[in-house]
Amino acid sequence: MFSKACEYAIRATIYIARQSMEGLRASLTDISHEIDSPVAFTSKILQQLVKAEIIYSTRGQTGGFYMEAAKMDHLSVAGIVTAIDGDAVYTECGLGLKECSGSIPCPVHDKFVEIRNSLKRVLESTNVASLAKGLKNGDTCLKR
Amino acid sequence: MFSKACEYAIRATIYIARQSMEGLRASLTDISHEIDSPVAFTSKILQQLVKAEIIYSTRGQTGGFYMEAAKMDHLSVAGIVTAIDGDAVYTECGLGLKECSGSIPCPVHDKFVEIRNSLKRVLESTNVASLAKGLKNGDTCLKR
DNA sequence: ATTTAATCGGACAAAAATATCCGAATAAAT
DNA sequence: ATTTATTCGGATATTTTTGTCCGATTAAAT
Repeated sequence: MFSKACEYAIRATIYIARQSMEGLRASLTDISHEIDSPVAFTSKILQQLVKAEIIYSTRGQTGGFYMEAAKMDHLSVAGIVTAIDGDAVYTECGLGLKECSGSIPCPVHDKFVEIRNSLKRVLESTNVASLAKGLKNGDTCLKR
Repeated sequence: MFSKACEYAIRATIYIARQSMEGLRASLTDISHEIDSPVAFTSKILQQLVKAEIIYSTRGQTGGFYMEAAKMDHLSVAGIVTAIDGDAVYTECGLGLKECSGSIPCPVHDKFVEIRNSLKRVLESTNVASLAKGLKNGDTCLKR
C-alpha cells in the first residue's frame, strides 16, 4: 500500500507529535528507537518531512524535531502520504494503465474508484493529533 | 497497491479469458502486445499463473495459454492477487508493524481493517469472466 | 526427418527502493 | 575557545523488483 519510507514517516510523525504535545523535542536516535526503524534511513525521511513543513527541526545540542500544535490538529495521515509517496495511491489505475479513466476504463476501474475514494476519505479524516493521543494513552503502539 | 507483476498478471488473465471464451489460445507475444507489457517479464508471470493453475499452457507450434470456462466463472481478481503478491495487501499492517493486531494495534489499525476488508470484499466479488466480457464488448481496455 | 513456432527454465542486467557511512554545519554546554 | 550533541547533505552500498537473454524442450506442420 505505502512505501517503507512512508510507513516510517507516518510512525515518526505520530511519535514527534506525541512528544511535542508535552513540549519535548525528539532526536533522530530517539525517534528511530521508538518506532524501530533504521537510523540513517529515518534521517532522510525526516528531512523530507522538514522540507514539506510537516515537522520542524533545530540543529545543535538540545536540537531535534518537533511539530506545531496547530499542525497536529490539521494534518491528516493523507497529508503525510502525499508528502512522501505522492498521490499515486489515490489516483493511479489499479492495473497500471496510464490513460485509465471513466471514458477509457480498465476492467476494474469503477471498483477501484470506490476503493480509492474510501481510502482517501479515511486517511483525510484522521488527524495526527488524535493518533498521538492514542499513543500517549497507551492504546496504540508504534513498534514491533 | 499491487506489484507490477501482479498488474500484468491481472491484465494477462483477463485477456486470456477473453480469448478462451471464443475457444482461442493466446501466445506470449500476442498477450504482451495486447496488454502492452515487456515480453520476457510477462513470460515469467505467466509461468507463475500456470503453476498456480489459474491458466494452462501447451507447448509447441499452435501452443499457447488458455483458461477453462469454469475457472473464469469462479476465479476472482483476489485469487490472482493472492497467487502473485500473496495476501499481504489484505493482512499486513498499514504502518509495517509485524505484530499489529486488535490487542496490540498501530494507531491506524481499526481504520485499515475497514479499508482492507472492503478491498478484499470488492476483489473477491469480481470474477474474471465478467471482466473478460466487458473487454470483449469494448467497454473496457487493457493497454495504455 | 526437418523445420518452425511455441513454452520453460536458468542466468544475467538494470532500475528502484531501502539502507549505510561520513564529513560539514550548527548551536548549546563546559 | 573547546567540546559535545545534534541535524544536514552527499556519496555509496545493499536488497528487491523489474526486465532481458538465450538455450532447452515440446509438438505441429512441412
